[in-house]
Amino acid sequence: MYKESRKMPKSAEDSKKRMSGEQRKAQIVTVAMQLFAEEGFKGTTTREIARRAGISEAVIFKHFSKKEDLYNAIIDQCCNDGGGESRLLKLLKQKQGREVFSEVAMFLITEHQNDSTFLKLLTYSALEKHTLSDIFIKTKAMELIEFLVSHIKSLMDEGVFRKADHELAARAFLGMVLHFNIAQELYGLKKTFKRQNSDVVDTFVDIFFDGMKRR
Amino acid sequence: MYKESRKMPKSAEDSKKRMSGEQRKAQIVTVAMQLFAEEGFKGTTTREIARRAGISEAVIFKHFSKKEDLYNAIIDQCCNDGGGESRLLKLLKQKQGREVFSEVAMFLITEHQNDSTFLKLLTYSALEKHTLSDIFIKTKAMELIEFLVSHIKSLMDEGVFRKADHELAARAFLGMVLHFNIAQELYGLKKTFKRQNSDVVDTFVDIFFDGMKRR
DNA sequence: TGTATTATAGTAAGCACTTACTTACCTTTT
DNA sequence: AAAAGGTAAGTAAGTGCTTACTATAATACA
Repeated sequence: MYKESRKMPKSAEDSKKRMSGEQRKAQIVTVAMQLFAEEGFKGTTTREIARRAGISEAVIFKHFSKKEDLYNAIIDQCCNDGGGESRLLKLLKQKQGREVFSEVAMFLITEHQNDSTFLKLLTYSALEKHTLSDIFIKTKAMELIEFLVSHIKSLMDEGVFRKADHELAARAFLGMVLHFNIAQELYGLKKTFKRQNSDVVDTFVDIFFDGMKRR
Repeated sequence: MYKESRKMPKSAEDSKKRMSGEQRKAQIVTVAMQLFAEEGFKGTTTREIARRAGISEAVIFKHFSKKEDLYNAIIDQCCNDGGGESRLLKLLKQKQGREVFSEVAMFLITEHQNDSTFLKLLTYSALEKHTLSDIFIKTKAMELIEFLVSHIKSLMDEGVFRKADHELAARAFLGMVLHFNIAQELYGLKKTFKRQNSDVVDTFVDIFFDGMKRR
C-alpha cells in the first residue's frame, strides 16, 4: 500500500514509528476508552478503534483476545490503581467542615467540565450493565460516600448538624453536584445555562449546610 | 411454513391474529422503545425488534422507512402529546409551599421505580446525541423547572426563602431527586440501599427547605 | 348468502455491506 | 538470525433494508 494515502489522525502521530508492545497496548486502551465513552461498547467497532489508533485491526487482537477483554482492560486503568488514595481524598486532608463540601463539589464540577469522557463511559457502562460501573461504584464512589458519611457523622456529633440519616444526606449532597454535571455535560444544558463554578458550588453548599444545620 | 415451529413470545400473543395497520405501528413503537431503552439505538437490531413484536422484519419497513424513523416515532409518543398539561403539573394544582416539593419528589421517585424504561431511554439518547433527549429537555423538563422556579420566586417574594439564584436552587432540588433515581435504577444501588420513599422525600425536602429558608 | 375480487397485512429469501476476529506473511529492531 | 511489531486479505456471522410473493379480511355483486 501507499503510506501517503493513509490518513494519519493527529492522535496517532507517534504510531508513525513503532511502539513497544506495552506502549501500544496502553495506547489502544486509551483510544478505546475515548470511543467507548463516545459510542458505548456496542456502538464502537474494532475497525474504528484501529483507525483512531493508526494501526491495523489485527494489532488489537495481538494484545487482547476479544473486544470484551479490551473493555475490561479499562477497569485496570481507572479503578484498580493499587493502593494509593484518590486525588480527591488527598485534597481533603486537613480540610474541615464546610470546606470539605466546597472542595468535593468544586473538584467534581471542574473534573467533568475539563473532561467528560469518564462520565460518559461510566454512564454507558451502567446502561450496558457492564462490570465497569459496578466496580467503580464499589470502589471509588463508595470511598467518597463513606468519607462524606463519616464527616457528616462528626458534624452531627459536634452538634453542627442535626440528627438525620447520614447516608441519605451524603446522597443528597452528591446528587445536587453530580446531576448538575450530568445535565450540563450529557444533556447539553451547559450551552444555555452558564454560571460561575464558584457560584454553583456556593449555592449547593449553602443549601446543604443550612439544610443540615441544627434548627 | 409451519406455524407450530414458530416461537411465540408472550408479549406478542395478540400478533397471533392480524392487527390493523395503526395498531401494529403502535405496537412496534412500544416494543422498539423498550429495546432502545435496554440496549440503545445502536445496540438494538431490527431483527430483535421484529422478534420481540412477533412479526417479520419486513413489517417494520412497511411502517417506517428506516430504523432512525422508528426511533423518531418515539418522540411523538412521549413528548408531543398535543397541548394538555403533564400528569405531574395536574397533581401540583392547589398545592402550596413545601407540599409542592414533596409531591414533585414523590412523583419522580415512584415514577422511575415503577418503570425505569423512560429514564434509560432518555439517558441513552443523551449519550447517543439523539434529538429525543433535546426535545424532552426543551419541553417536559423545562416545563417542570420553570414551574419550580416560579414557585421558588413566590416563596422568596413572601419572605419564606432567602434571596438566591432560583434557577440554581431548582436545579439543586431536582438534582437530589433525579440523581437518587439514577443511582438506584441505573447503577444498581437499590439492591443495597433501601429506604422508605417517604423517608427519602422528607429528607431531601427538609434539606432543601431548611437550606433555602431565610436565615 | 355465497363467491369473486380487491385491499391490506404479513413472510421468506435475499442483497450489499459491516462486524469481530484469524491467518499467513512482511518489516523492523535487537 | 531471531524476536517482536505490524499488515493485507480473508472468514463466518450479523446488519439494515428490499422484493416478490402469500395469506387473510373486507367488499361488491349476482
